[in-house]
Amino acid sequence: MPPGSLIERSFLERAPDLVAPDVLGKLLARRVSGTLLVGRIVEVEAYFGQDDPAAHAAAGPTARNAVLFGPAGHAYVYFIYGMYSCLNISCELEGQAGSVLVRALEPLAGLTQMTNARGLAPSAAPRLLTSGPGRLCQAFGLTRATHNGVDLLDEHSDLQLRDDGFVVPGVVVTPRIGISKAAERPLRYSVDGNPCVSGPKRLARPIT
DNA sequence: GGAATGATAGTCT
DNA sequence: GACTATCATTCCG
Repeated sequence: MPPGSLIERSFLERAPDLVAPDVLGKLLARRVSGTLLVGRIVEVEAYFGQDDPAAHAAAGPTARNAVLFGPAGHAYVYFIYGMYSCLNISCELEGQAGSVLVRALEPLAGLTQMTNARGLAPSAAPRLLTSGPGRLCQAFGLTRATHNGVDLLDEHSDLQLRDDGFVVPGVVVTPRIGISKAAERPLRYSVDGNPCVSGPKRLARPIT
């Protein structure tokens, strides 16, 4: 049984820039073959629908981004750069696009399983397991084929968003990472001082 | 320590 | 045919 309780759907039926800071400190939990994987969300980015040229939903609904236009609380998983997957949590009411990209987790349970999934040595530092959107998907075994469209707020889902009452010490807001359009908008939210947040060096990387 | 670069494939124009 | 909401490695200072 995963820790905490499932999050209310109404919590996510809001604008992504309001959901993003509130989802910091919440838990992502996955049951896989008897093993429980749990990580605390420590870094996210908000993406809107229209009016956000950096969002996948900016050009309207397509086969790939359909989940973003669906009801809140579902997983939008997409394949990127030929090697990695990224996980979003859909926000807003059905028909309205919007999501929160989960960029980093603090691993809490199932570290051995995550280490194996990442192909790392047993001695690897825990922060290497889930500090980055591609990394955390690899650690949790998330792919578009297996998890796109999964309801994160269903007790029967194998991937869930939960709340154990933890309150983050502080939130830092910075520009989003890895995008070329609207890169200046401060929509990246992270837990102040958490070592699992992807490093400040990447934040300073020039956008060309 | 920091910056540049290659790997690699799905999706849309 | 171009473009990614990335990561690990390689180079340079």
